[in-house]
Amino acid sequence: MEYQEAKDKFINTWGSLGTLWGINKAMAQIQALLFISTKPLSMEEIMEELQISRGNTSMNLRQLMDWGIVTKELIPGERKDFFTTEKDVEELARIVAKERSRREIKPIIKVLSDVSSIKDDGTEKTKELIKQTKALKELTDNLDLLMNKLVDQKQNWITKSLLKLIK
Amino acid sequence: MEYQEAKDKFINTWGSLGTLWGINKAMAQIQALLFISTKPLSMEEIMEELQISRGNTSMNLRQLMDWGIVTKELIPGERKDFFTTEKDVEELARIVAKERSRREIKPIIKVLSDVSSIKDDGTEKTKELIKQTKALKELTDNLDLLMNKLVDQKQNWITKSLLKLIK
DNA sequence: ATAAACTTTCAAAGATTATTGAAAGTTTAA
DNA sequence: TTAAACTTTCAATAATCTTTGAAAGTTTAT
Repeated sequence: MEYQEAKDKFINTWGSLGTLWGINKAMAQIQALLFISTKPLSMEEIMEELQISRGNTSMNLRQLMDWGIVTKELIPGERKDFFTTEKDVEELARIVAKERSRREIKPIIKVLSDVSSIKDDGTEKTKELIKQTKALKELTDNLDLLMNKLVDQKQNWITKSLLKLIK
Repeated sequence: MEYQEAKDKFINTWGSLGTLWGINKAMAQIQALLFISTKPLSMEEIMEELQISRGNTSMNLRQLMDWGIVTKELIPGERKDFFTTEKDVEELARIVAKERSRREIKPIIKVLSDVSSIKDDGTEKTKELIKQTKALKELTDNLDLLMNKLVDQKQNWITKSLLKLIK
């Protein structure tokens, strides 16, 4: 496999993976492109490489910046904006984990907490709803806590965590 | 909040959560409904409760069964099929984790492995592609391993894992 | 202050994904 | 074997999500 083929395969796979996880294709592909680029890229270059429109590129770069995954780079003497992504995979994983926790997991915990604390009217179905949503709340709470503990170990968090679990 | 409102809120939230994670709404809602039901439900009852068509219900029940989350229950004397979902949240989480690993993570690792092992032609861009995809492969490999180790601890795996990590 | 260079916005169009419903298929009881 | 009860399939339709591109907005150099 040659460079161009490998690059395309990586960008496309990353794009489909994104789709599978509820992240749109263009957004995932832009991130993939920046991730393997040796230098910051301009909007023009991203559009050209991925064959996507200016509007699409602009919107998705904004989203990536909102996630804290992509940053604007100011290049001296250049008029246009240049973009880079976090290059360290562990740091990238940490950002994604923290953001998903904040945006998606926390709100779910809130709903589960509300639903599981309704008044017990003594009927079987109410008891079941309370019991099951309470169990789900506890599971979600603990998984969220676990995930945050994992990524808070900072350097080499994955290796460290694996070692602790093997014992 | 009364029973009906809490139930609807739970089913709807679960549905939107599913959408956000690339799982279709009906599928997530059927699972949610079964999860808080006190008894196995027939297709008729599911259609009625969620206001969805027969075809939709059938297809999504099939998918849930493929995932190993829902099972057919044969009720003596009844002609139709009845359905239940795994009621234990830890077991449910274990099934989901294992299936996602097998269906989604493993194939990604394969692509990353292929892309990262292309011939190094000495150019900077090739070196970067190899370096970054290799790092990503290692991260993904380790996260997958970590996740599998977590869920393989069987009983009370979350609590156990938390304890190990606190030390 | 002007205009060129560049970015953002957003309504319309396009693409993708989910849903319906009726026909075909299957199972069971008699 | 028949037919009623039930489930699955799938082409058509509907709903949703993504992308485009041109106009509006912003920034910077002169």
